[in-house]
Amino acid sequence: MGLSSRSAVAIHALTLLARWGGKSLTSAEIADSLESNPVLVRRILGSLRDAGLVWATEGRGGGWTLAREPRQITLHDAFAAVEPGPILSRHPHPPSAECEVGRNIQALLEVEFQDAERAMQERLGRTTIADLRQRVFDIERELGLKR
Amino acid sequence: MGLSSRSAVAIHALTLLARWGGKSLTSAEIADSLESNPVLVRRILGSLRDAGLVWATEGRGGGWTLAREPRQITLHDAFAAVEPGPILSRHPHPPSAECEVGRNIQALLEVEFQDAERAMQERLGRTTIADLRQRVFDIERELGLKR
DNA sequence: CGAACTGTAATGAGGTTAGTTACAGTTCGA
DNA sequence: TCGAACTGTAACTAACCTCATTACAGTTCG
Repeated sequence: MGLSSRSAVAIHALTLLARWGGKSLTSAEIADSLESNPVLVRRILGSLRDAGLVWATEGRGGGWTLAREPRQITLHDAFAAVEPGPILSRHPHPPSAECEVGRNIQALLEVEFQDAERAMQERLGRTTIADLRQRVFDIERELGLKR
Repeated sequence: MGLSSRSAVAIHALTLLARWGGKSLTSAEIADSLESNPVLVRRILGSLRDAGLVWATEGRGGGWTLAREPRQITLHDAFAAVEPGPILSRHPHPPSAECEVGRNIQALLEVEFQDAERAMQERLGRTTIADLRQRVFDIERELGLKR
């Protein structure tokens, strides 16, 4: 089935915050764009806050803002903040040490899986929130011209 | 938490089959190496059979053998056979079309996520079952010399 | 004080995973 | 031709995760 959709939600929220510049948005406003729930948003944005990607201010008039420039936040930053642990699962329990393959395969697979995960993360690290914001701008501008 | 451990099990089983050359192994023998259950093995090897990676022969004396040369089977082949669907989950439901970001983010993310998944799959495609078998041989030989 | 926020616990429905039991179907050898 | 040794599957379980929701305590500001 794959991983959770938290990365998609996180990237969406970060792009939304970037879209509105320094303006702070409430979890309810972000939830509106996601057609989701403010509590869900606060949980995911909470992870982003713990990772140093956003700020939250409490109380009346509070909300969320980016803690860094959009071009200093990559998709991998968002991914790593909300998706803990490895992507590819290892053996559910250690294989048999009696078997030539069993006693060696875990260490060999670990290297392969880490390399594969790293390749994905590197690719995610090449796109920034500023890139996504720019593309949203471009698409919207083009639509505006056609109208 | 990540994906299922089926890829690890599948790669383990394929390496085991490669280790024993053309000899056919029963699901019980493979399960012994995995310290797991024959039914689980048959389910996962069944996917590998559907993907054309292994053969199964039924009845007494039956079992499993590789359907291709070990160097013609990559870790990605095993992965793709047992792990259906995308790795990175998309939005749980479509975002708001009222929002500039909401109505564009899905298409933008789709490209990024597909690229990222492809990067991982490409890396998995660079290692073959023959590579793993060779490394098992090498490790075992080195241990043998030290003794 | 009270409205408008964040932070977080608790809960529930639905789905997936890993594992198991059970059993039907197939093959081969004695 | 019977029975042992296999594969192929269905059905079931406990544990866990995800997404969503309700509820409420804490914070801030007018």
